[in-house]
Amino acid sequence: MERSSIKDLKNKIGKSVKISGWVDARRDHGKLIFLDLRDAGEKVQTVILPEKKEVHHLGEKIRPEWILEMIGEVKKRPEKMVNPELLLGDIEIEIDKIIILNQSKTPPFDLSTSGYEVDEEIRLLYRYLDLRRQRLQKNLKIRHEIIKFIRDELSERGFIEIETPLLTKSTPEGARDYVVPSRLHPGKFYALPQSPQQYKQLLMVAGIEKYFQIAKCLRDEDTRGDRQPEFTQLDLEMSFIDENEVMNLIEEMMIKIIEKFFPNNRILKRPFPREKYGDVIKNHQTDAPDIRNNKSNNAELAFLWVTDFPLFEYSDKEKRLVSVHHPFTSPHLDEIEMLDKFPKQIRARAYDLVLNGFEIGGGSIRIYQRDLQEKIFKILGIKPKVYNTQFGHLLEAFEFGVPPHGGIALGLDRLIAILQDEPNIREVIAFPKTGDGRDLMMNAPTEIDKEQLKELDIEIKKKKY
RNA sequence: GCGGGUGUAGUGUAGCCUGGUUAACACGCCUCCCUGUCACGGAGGAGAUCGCCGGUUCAAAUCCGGUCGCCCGCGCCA
Repeated sequence: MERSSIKDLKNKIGKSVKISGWVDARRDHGKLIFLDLRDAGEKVQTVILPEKKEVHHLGEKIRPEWILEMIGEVKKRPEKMVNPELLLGDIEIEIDKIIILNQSKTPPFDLSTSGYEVDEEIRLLYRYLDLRRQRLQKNLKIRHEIIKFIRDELSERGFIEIETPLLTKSTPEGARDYVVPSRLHPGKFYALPQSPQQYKQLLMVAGIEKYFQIAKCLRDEDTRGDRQPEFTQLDLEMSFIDENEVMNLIEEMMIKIIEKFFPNNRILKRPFPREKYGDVIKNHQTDAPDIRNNKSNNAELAFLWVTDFPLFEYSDKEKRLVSVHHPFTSPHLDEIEMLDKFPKQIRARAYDLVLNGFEIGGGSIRIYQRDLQEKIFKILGIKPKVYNTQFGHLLEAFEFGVPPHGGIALGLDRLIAILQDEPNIREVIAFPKTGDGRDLMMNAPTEIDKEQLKELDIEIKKKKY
C-alpha cells in the first residue's frame, strides 16, 4: 500500500490508508487510545479501539516523537466529536496495524510551543528537534516560497541566475574576510565572499546584462539580532539601466511578494517614498528610519528608499576617507569635477531600501570607466601599486567595453524575519550561529589535527585556551 | 573591547530586596486507573549539591567579592 500524506486524508473517507510520521501527542483512556500523528506539519487523530488487542498493546507503550507506520480506515467523525479548531478535526483514522519504525528519547524541550520561551542555547544545540516545531516549519516553508517566487519572477523578466565562487580573493575595503588557507599554495589564502560584488560587475563585462543570484555572503564581524556571520542575499545586477529601473523592479517585486504571501499586511505608502540621505538624517536622526505611524504595529510595512548618500566619509579609525557604500559606486555625473576639491560633498548614485527601521537592501549604479575608478581609489588613499594588485582584474576588464550597469543586494534573512514578524533572523535560518559565531549543534569551529595543519603549512603559535 | 540584562529539577518560572526546617508551582517524565479525548482527566512517584570559586555568618539560592556562560545593544558591519 502506498503512503498517504496526512493533508490528503480528507479525500479518502471510507478508505483504508497507510500513513507514517511522528507521534505528536498521545491520549490514553485505558480502553481507547488516541495518537495524533504528524507529517510535514499536518496532524491527524488516530484511534486505537480496545478490541484490536495486539495494536492496543503496542499503543500503550508508544510515546511522543516515536515514528510510526499505521494502517487504518479514514472515518468521518460523528457530529459531536468534530473538533472545529483543527484542520482535520472532522476525520480520524481507526487503526488496524502499527509498525514502530523508530523510538525517540523524550525531547529536551517542549516541541508543541512557539519555542520563544526556551533558552536559545539548548534550542540551537538540538536544532534538528527545534525545527520540528510548527512555527519554524512555517518559517522555512515561506522562505522557500518567497525565494522560489523571486527566482520565477526574475527569470520571467529575462534574468539568469549565475553562481559565483566561494573561494575568492581577500580585499582590504569593507568587512573583515573569512579566510581559507590554500594547500596547493602554502602561505596563501582564499577569502570567502562578503558579497559577489566584483563577480557580478565582471558578468556585466561578460555581456550577461541581467544577472541574479540567491547568494551566501560571509563577513567576519560581530553578530546582532539581524546579523549572522553567513547570510543570504538576493544579489542582482543589470546593464544599460539607471537607479530608477533598479528601484522600480525591486519595488514591484516587494509588492507582489506581500500581496501574495502576506495579504493581511498593509504597505504604508505606495509607491515607496524616496528620500535623500541628507533629509533622512535631518528628519529622523538615523539612516534607516522606521516611518510607521504606529511602530509597534508589525502588520504595517513601511518601505523607504534612501537615496543620494555621500560617496565618501571620513573614518576616524583609518584616518582617511572611506566609501560610504563601496568603492565601485558611481558618483553623480554632474559632480565628478568636484572630486578633487570637495570629495566629501559628492553624492553617490546609491540607494538603500529600508523596511520598518531595518536596512533590507542597498545598491548603486557602478563606475564603468577605468579612469574614474582609479581616481576613486586614489581619493581613498589606495596607492596605484596596491589597487593594481587588488583590483587590477577589474580595472583591466573596464578597458574591454563595459556597459553602464548597476544593481542591488537584498538581505533575504532580514526581509523574511520582518515579514514573518520574528524578533531575529535566526528564527528564519535553518542552522544559525550563536552570538559569537559558533554552530552549537555541529560544534564548529574546532581545532584541526596536526596532519591537516601540516598539509596547509600552518603552525598554531601558542594555545591561549 | 564597552554597556545593559540574565543564570534555581529535562523545560519555563517563583523564592533573593528583608539570610532560618523536607527550595515551591506549571509543563514534561515514570507507575496505576479511565470508551470520546484532542494541551484529555484522576491518583501516586522520581527528579535541583540554586552557573562556578571564594568570603561574611551559628546559618547563604538569598548578603559581599571574583569568575564564567548566554541574550540585547554600542563599537564594528565597503
